[in-house]
Amino acid sequence: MKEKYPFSEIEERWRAYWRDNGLFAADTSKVEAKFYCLMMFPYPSASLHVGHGRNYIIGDAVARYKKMCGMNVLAPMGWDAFGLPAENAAIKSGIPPRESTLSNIATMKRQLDSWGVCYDWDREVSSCMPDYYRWTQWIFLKLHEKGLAYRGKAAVNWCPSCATVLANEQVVDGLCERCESEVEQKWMEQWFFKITDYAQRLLDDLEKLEGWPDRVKTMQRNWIGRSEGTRVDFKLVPRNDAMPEAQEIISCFTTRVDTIYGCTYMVIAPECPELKSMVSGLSEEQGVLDYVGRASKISARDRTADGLEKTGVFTGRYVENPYNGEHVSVWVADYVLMEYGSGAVMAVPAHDTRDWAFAKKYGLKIRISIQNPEHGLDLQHMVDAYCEDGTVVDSGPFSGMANREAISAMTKHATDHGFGGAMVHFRLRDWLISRQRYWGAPIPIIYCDRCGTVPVPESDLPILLPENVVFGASGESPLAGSEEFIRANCPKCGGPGRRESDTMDTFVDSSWYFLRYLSARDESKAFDRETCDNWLPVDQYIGGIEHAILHLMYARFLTKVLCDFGLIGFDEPFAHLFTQGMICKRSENDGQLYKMSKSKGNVVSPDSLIARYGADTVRLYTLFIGPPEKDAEWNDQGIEGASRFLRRLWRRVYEKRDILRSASTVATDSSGMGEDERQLWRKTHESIRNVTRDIDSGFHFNTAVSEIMELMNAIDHCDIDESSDSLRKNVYREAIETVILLLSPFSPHISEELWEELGHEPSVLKCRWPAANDAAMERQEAEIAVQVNGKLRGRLTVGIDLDDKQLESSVMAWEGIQKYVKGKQIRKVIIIKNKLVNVVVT
RNA sequence: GGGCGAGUGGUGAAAUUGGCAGACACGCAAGAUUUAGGAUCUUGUGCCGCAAGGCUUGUGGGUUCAAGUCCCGCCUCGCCCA
Repeated sequence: MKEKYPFSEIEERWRAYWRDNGLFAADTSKVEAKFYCLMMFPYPSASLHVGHGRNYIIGDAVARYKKMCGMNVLAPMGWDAFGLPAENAAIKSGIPPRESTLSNIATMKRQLDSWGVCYDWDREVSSCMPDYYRWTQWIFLKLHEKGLAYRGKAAVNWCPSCATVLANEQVVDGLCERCESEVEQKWMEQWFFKITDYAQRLLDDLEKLEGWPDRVKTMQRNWIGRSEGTRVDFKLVPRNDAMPEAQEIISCFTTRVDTIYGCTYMVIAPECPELKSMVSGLSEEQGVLDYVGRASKISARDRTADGLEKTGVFTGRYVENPYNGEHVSVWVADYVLMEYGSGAVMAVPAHDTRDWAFAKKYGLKIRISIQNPEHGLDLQHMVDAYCEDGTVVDSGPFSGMANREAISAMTKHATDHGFGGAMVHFRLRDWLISRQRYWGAPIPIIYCDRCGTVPVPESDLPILLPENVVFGASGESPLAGSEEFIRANCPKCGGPGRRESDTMDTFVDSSWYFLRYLSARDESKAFDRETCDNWLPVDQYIGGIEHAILHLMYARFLTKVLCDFGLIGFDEPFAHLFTQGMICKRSENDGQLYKMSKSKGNVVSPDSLIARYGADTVRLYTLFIGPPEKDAEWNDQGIEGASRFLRRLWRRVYEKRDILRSASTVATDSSGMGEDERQLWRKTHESIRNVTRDIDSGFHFNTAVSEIMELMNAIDHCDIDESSDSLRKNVYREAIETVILLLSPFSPHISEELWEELGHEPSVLKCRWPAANDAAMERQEAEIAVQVNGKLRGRLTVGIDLDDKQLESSVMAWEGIQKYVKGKQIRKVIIIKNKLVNVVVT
């Protein structure tokens, strides 16, 4: 054994040992005590930083802990390997995405290995490999077959810089999630998955997910955005020129139908497809078209921003309010978005803030239809819309009702008269999966002039990405420009056809990878139903909070779809979810705290830290840095503490190796122990209890690590040498071994090494997680806090479990309290057994 | 604007959920040892005060024998939704 902690030597050795002995190979044919421990698979960007590491280190600690608890653990890893950055790099540098991706994967795999993070690599999957995306395409075909994949025209988010369409989820504050360019609105034909069919179930089943953080469930609930309201059909008043037209009705969704008698105009979104025909030939036509052109250039963010002044123009058309027969003007305005509802809203300026602002600006009529029951509203004195509850007024037969009652009465009225009715509206839109990009799974569709849109037969999968393509800066997808790829025969008629050149959103790839791990090498099917049914849902899913909505909702959706198809027997993929916080670091430039990212230039690479301190130290510090669900600030100095701790542990074992080896392991009872030994023995078992509780009750690794440090401090307070009696040596040895075992999920290499040094067979992974001994934790005494009027006035050591009377008399007899109670009247004595006595005096 | 979460020493943070605030670390200071220290060990370290003592969990109220923890108001930050 070396005197100085030779971390790089031992770390290499134990990594080889785990690999060679297949300690992380899972046997999925056995179901008993199964534990599927899944970490979100990463996008293979150039290299990992310590922020990424947190995810894998937490997952690895969980996997190792569960193994020691006797579970049959499956911990696989793979690569979310399709995506824009690789393609952007290809445009810049000419390196094909496949090449750069594979080389990045090799780098990251080496980094994971150097962290000592272990996976069952025989199950590795890469979403960019044909043996994987073949099945992504197969899943597309399944959805297509059942009508859940469809092609439709839609106002879409277009990122001019990425030259592609984005899903709503990829637009953050009106900016492209990836490149932060302003997103424009465009009208295009795209492929969609019909996730809206599952909106209600995605919402309802959140209830089932007891192992998920409430925060994430709330976010999903908001995103799905269910609201109950009323559909009202407004008849379009026929135009004066009596031109025939297709459009006769404009439907609105409203949650406040009770205000409809206050409706003084209607607003439709600039993207509304019927708008053009509605205004054609009218004197207002040019003005409307000009306005639409201008509005489309304003980003969605600005259009919905609170501060920005709303604009709009009159269309020249009117609709009839079916409740009172009134004709109100139709406006087109930018504050209504096509994506929300039907793209048309009834405007009630008196009772809606945005309508109020718009009506004030354009001098439109405002009419009160809900009265504030406390102090009457009148238009002269109103400074803003009144959005609260109240009494319905000036509303025909509904006048006088409480507005909440009026909602149901008025909705019933619409149903009875056939111009609307109760309606549930979801904010969630269908999932736009088309990407005009090369580096993704090609959508397996062929367009034939004769047969139309024809799915590629399953037997023709995979549709391979061509390798000899040109990556230009033009923005056009290399696939669209590849004759070799585009040209295809129609699978139905054999005639000439064109392949779909769009690829799928990478969120499709990541929506089912957890199924593939169970049979990663199976060439005959996407996944094996029986194994999946046995092993899923995932027992513990670990990943970043940034995926709270997108990835997790898509994966839930696809799981439900596959379940409905009868392909799997469960409809939620992840039983327990843990979302760890991000690692941040202060920027050198402005001193602000940012999430670690290359673009902010504040990344810390694990490589140099591991070279300098060893992986065990980096792991220990990463876990110690703070509560894992919270964001944490990386501090290069902080790692010293972890480093010192491991060196100290090493040194203790080194110094005492001969004594330790000759000691026997377990102390069984406290008879014959001196005070020092008794305390260390107790601390040993309290540490076992506390560390176990910390891990089980929500992965509190930070406090688990500090508990182990406390145990180490206690060990140093009960030092031994050759002359110590054997009981003391035994207690000491048990304490040291406990440190090693408790530490092993966190800092596994040093634990393995020291465990072996103490004469045990490797590996610690095969040891049972230690159990706390109640006898060791028994106490004979309790230290009581003594308070007078709630102020701490001293501490008193008394026998354990004294009853209230005994405790009170011990405290009152204690001289330390005399000066506070002398001459005062004792009103009350509060006694908390074994903890505290509070004497209340006046 | 609405919803959720957070705010504790110079720093990262603990606090068995109403019962001794600041565990465990970092940093700093003094000392020991060393040719040397980015090694190791010891001691100290919330603030004010020479001291006795007093004060202290963003802020102001409240409930309670007792509040970081519960209730009400305000300020700041983060996330989600408008």
